[in-house]
Amino acid sequence: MAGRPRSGAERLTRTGIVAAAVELADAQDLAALSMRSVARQLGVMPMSLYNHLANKEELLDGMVDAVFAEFYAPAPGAEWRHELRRRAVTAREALKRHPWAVGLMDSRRNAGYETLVHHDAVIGCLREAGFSLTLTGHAFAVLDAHLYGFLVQELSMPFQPGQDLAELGNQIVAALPEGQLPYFREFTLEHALRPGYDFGDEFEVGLDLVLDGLAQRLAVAAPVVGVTAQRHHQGP
Amino acid sequence: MAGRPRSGAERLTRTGIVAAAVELADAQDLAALSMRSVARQLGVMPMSLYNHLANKEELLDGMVDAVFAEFYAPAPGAEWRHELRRRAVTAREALKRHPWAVGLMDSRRNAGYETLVHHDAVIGCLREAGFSLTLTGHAFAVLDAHLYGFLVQELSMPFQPGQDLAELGNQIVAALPEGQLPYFREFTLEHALRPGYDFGDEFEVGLDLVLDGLAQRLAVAAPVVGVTAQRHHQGP
DNA sequence: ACTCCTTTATGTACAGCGTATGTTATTGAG
DNA sequence: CTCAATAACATACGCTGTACATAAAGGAGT
Repeated sequence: MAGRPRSGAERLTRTGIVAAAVELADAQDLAALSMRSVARQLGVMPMSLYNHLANKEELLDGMVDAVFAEFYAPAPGAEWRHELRRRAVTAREALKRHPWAVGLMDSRRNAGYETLVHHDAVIGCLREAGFSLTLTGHAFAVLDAHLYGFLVQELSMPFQPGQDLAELGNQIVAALPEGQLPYFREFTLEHALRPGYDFGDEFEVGLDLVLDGLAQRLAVAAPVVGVTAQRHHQGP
Repeated sequence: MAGRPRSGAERLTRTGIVAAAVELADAQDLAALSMRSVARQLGVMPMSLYNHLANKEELLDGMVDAVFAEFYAPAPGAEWRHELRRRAVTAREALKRHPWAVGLMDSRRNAGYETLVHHDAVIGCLREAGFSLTLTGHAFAVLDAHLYGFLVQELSMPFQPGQDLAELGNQIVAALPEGQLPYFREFTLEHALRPGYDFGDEFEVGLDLVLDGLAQRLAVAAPVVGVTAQRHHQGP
């Protein structure tokens, strides 16, 4: 009395399974994602998934790859700074839509195809803008570090989506040990918890700092003709 | 026939449990860390742990806090650039000793005490060096983003500890689709897989880029007396 | 149209997980 | 010396990933 391949419904596919898993992890969280819950969502018995995926790790790999596909891919040949800025901003948005993805990345050892395609576009954009291989390596590392690392911080913030900021601030400060952590206390009370402050704004500030640094190093390595040479305190 | 409190052995403590969990996660990985495996390591029944921890989440919180305690805490008042550089380098070393920690951070919503103490030291170092609250916020965000984000990249690299680099390169390139990803291919073959290249070296390159950017913004905001004012293309 | 092979979905089963709940032995304070 | 509090143990439940066996649908070749 075992199974026929999906009576009325369309057949199971690998991409369909991954999409359902992404949806499920978005709606709840990564802890709620099990082979069984994905199967339930698809109206299928758990073991049916294993016809399309070797194991759960492969499902997680596919989910990360699907997120990379949502990043804006910079166009090689276009103005590098604008392209990479837009890429970083859209990538952050995608990673906020899928908050489980960053935590998955560092445990995934095999990059998927969409991931490689995206990396190719980033590298291509840098190379066509005149970045040497060495400087491309620097840029790639520092840009992605800022992207992923900012999200690690952002996601670990103790904010619930609709929480009152002032009330949260009182809770936090009340929990601090009396008379200790003076700098942390000042920074939190006088700055971070003030109405106008939004930690998310720090992303683009830091991004511009990184882009400035790369522009400076590019200028030193490959000065544009017609622009007066600048003196800088550090070579490539 | 139920339990007496540890006949000969010393009693269970919260810090002892956390230490055992850290040891276990280091030796194997986070997937191997279960309440049962920690209890086994301590020669205790699983449920005994719950006398000292509310649940597994609290154990994970404690583990992250224990890792923060290993970072070098910068000294407020000392030369900021040196202090924060040393702090970043030691933090990276600690996070490489405990590769599971970065992946845990973004899901931990409650910072532990050691974590707050460390943040206090970082903020204090910046403030005493003349950073405004605003600039301290920028510096804090961009420095930690680089730290955590670099490790996300570093840990997701497909290297086994003692693997032959050339052989790995052949595998990787062989797996690439023919005639596609030209930029990625060139970058990998002509640069990243070359004998002299070590991705880990990119950490300090990026760190210095970030520190340069912060130094520039500090100089603009609070110029040091006796040094000729510099012209820069961006304000604070 | 009939066969036969491949593919895909199902069903059952197992060891391991986090932890609710209840019980008992030890400890420290009065 | 007593007694409440604490810490360790024991059992049990519903969940997990997935090994393994079975059955039904689809396609190819005749």
